[in-house]
Amino acid sequence: MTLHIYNTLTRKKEIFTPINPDQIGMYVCGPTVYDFAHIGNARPVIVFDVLYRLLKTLYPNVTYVRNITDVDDKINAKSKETGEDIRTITERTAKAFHEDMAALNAGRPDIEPRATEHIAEMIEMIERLIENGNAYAIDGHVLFHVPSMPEYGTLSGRNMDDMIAGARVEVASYKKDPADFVLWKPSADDVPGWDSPWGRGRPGWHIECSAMSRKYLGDTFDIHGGGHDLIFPHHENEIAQSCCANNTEKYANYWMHNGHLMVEGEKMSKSLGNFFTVHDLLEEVPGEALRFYMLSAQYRSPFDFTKEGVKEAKATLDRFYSALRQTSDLEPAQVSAPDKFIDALKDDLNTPLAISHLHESLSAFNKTPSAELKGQILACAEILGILQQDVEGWFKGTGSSGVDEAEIERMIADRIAAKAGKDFAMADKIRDDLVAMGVVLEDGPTGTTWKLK
RNA sequence: GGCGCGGUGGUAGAGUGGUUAUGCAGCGGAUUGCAAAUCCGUGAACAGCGGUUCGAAUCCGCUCCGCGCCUCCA
Repeated sequence: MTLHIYNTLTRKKEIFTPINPDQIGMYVCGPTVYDFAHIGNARPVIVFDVLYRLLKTLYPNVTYVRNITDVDDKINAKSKETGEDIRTITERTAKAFHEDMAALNAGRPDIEPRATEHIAEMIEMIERLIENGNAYAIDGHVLFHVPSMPEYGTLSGRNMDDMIAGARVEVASYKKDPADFVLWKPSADDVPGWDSPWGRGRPGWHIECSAMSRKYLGDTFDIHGGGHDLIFPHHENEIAQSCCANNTEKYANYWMHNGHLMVEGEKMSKSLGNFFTVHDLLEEVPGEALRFYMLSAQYRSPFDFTKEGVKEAKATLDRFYSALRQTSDLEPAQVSAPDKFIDALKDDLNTPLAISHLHESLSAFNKTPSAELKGQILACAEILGILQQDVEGWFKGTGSSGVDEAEIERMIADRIAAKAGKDFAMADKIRDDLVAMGVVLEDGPTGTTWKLK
């Protein structure tokens, strides 16, 4: 099976045909660094990390670019609110983002450009848009003139008349057309700004992705990804900017958008108190469980994030780790993932189907362990980015759990002695005491093992 | 108002025009001193109404319900 991708541009699943099979290019919209990443931010990171891993098994070179937006009015607002220096906020937040995503086993992209380091490229692109007659400067602003691009609206499937009819926004007086959007805007003295042909100012929201993707991937590249909410206006405007500035027909060939995330059936929002950051969730549950949970639904579906679901995902991973633990002496064969597992992923990243195949492999492995099967399971797990922890560490915690391992081992030894003496009341009491400490025992043919509940 | 997406068993969640998804939970059994883990067996679904078809949960239409986006941050 060849790789198929659902393309938002055509609203169809299509065969993926690279521009150049020897060099795949992929761009994903990254975080605006003003606060901790929430679980909704984590979904595209995880989804496109799996895509990246899959692409690397199919093609020799894949370049994954994900930006960091470190100039934005949300950041400015945060700085004003806390009094903290902007640079301090963005650096700290970017660092936290990296730590949190690493905990989710999401690798770093090949290139992670920052907006503030590409102002010159943005200005240059804006100048070309003016030259080409697609943009105009007025009152220190530069605006993209939407009617100058007849194809505008292709990605989001809307036409200008419909949008204007339903528009619920006030139109700024300096706009030639209500749909025109900002490429550059003036900065007051108390917000970040850069010198430009139009005075001191800062870039609009969309231009950084156009400028940075061009720099690292070229005028036209293979895949552009991001959250579903970015289709309009962000990605629509990126297309307009890039195609008009570069004089190209196509910007990205395949547009992929992950579905939205709900929390306990409701839209995630701070006012509802159901706003989870990855940082906080990692206090309660391993990042791998969050990752595996997210992959239990196909990436385009809406995802209802629940605490119960997280627990279940953790329990499922326990089952996989348990199988590895019981066969710790068995050296896995160096094999690749089975075709039907890979085929599921090649079908627009059907992770739930792929995981179901993984469950089948696990059942077979539990019945009759073999190096071959173990190797297959680990190969699949590597592509999904799971089962990457040390097995004993997974069950016993990372040392911060506050349990005394030596004490546990001593109690287990006592219980074995009690059992040998047929003192089952004592044996059960010890086991109950351990449960009270959060420790669960498993008596196996080779001895007793323990894990944290 | 415009554009778009979705409604599958107790639950999460795939898929296909006619044949077991899978996981969790449930029930029965094996194993165990009792458990845990594991294994075996098992019930259960395709929002509603029409249409196409030999046959539709799968295609088409309508209805109902839920959700997202609608421009520089509501």
